[in-house]
Amino acid sequence: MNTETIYNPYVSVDCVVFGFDGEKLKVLLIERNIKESNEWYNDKKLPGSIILKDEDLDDAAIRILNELTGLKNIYLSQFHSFGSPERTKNPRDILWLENTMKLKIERIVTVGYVALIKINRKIQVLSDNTEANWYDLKEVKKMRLAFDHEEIIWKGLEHIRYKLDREPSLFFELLPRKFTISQLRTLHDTVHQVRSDIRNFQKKVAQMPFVVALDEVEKNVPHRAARLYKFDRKKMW
Amino acid sequence: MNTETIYNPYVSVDCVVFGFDGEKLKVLLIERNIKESNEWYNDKKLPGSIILKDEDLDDAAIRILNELTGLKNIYLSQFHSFGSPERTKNPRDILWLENTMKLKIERIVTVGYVALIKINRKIQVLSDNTEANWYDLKEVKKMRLAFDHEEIIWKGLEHIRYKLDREPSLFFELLPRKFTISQLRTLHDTVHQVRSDIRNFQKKVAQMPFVVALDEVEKNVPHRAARLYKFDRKKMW
DNA sequence: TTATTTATTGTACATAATACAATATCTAAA
DNA sequence: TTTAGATATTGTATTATGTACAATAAATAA
Repeated sequence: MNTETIYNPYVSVDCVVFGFDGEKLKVLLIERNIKESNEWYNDKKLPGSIILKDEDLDDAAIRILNELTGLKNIYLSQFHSFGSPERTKNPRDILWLENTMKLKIERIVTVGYVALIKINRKIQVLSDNTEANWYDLKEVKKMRLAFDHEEIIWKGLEHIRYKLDREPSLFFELLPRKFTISQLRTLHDTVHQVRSDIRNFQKKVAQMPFVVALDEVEKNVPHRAARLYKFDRKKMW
Repeated sequence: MNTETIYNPYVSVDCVVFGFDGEKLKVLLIERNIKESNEWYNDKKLPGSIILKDEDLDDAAIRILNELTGLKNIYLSQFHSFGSPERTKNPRDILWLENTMKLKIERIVTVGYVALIKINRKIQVLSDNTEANWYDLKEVKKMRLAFDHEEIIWKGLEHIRYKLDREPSLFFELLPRKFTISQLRTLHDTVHQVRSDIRNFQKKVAQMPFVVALDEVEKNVPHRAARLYKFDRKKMW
């Protein structure tokens, strides 16, 4: 089947996948290799691609993220669309698109999605021979990403700040299954760009019935071990 | 110039324009007349259209809203994109699109925008011989709108609730230039679906330096006239 | 044994949110 | 002119929430 008959090359989705390594927020980027006048050039891009001719946006985001990372069953939500006529005008990006898609490309409007996942989830490329890696948001600032993907990341970050503000239970998507209150606090403070008071934070957590203490503590720490907690969705407000 | 060379028929914008009549929130809809097997059929749609080949999304929303309503300089913000393959499959909608646009139409992904305006602003159609009118949100529930425009309206409503929650100064986009505290309270209560206490509400407003009392009261009311206020953007927090 | 590191916990104070009703001012009708 | 009806205007007491602040406990490493 010809690619032109199944793809809609005017619309794409891009997924901003956030993870938390215990200290910082990270974003999942796909390595991109381009041969430019006989030199190999490496840069990074968001997991994303053009949609199929008869595919809903949400479905496309789920499918494409799965194809590029192997990830399944994750919290994905649309946050903004990007359609600047300039966004698909960089010659390097056009070259890469036409080589990869085997399609003539004009301006592409892309729909941005965010995902929050546990950073230790296994990432495996399925449909492509590319590679995905986690990058600090600080590193991202210094990179030159494909298309307008840097802008998309900042807008996605703004969106998860809003979502995590309204639905604090989403924090647990980013934490390991068993976590300490310190980890939760570091994550909270990172996301909201504050330095909260330890005692007041503990007090607040104590009021959340869905954060339940386990009969277990951290291991292999060179100091007093902290108690571990889990998130119990059934005890949500 | 052929329409195919200037339009991008795969992407559109739709504007959900809200107004407040003193009692209820209203939405601005365009009258649509379709001739179907020799019978004229009338229904309503959102102000919106396909974008130009080389036009940014925000620019398209501003241009199209202006063309269809004459409105200029209004607060417009993107809230969600809609791309269900079913959304452009109703034969009546396809007929109308192809007659209006003189283009073959496949699935269109539309980007939703919201606007908040003073309901007494003059609406005048520029590029088209259609008509725009205000409708109660309750009426909308009973109508059969074009495409998925009803879904877009509800999602837009959800979005302005969020925006008005975070940026209360946006309330003044919906109120007349001179307003009473009662009007502000009715609007607030309508948007947030609550019944606030009059005294506590007055107290809150009194703490807002940008709501300034005028030396003037309502006229032609069959009871004690309320003081008028204005919004002073320079005194914003 | 001591130094070091992080965990854990409570109280006092300030601020914000809420509950609640009597009086004032205007119009319209008697 | 009086009265009824309608909406406007205003304050206080109580409760809930947020904030500031430091001493002790438990573990490891030297």
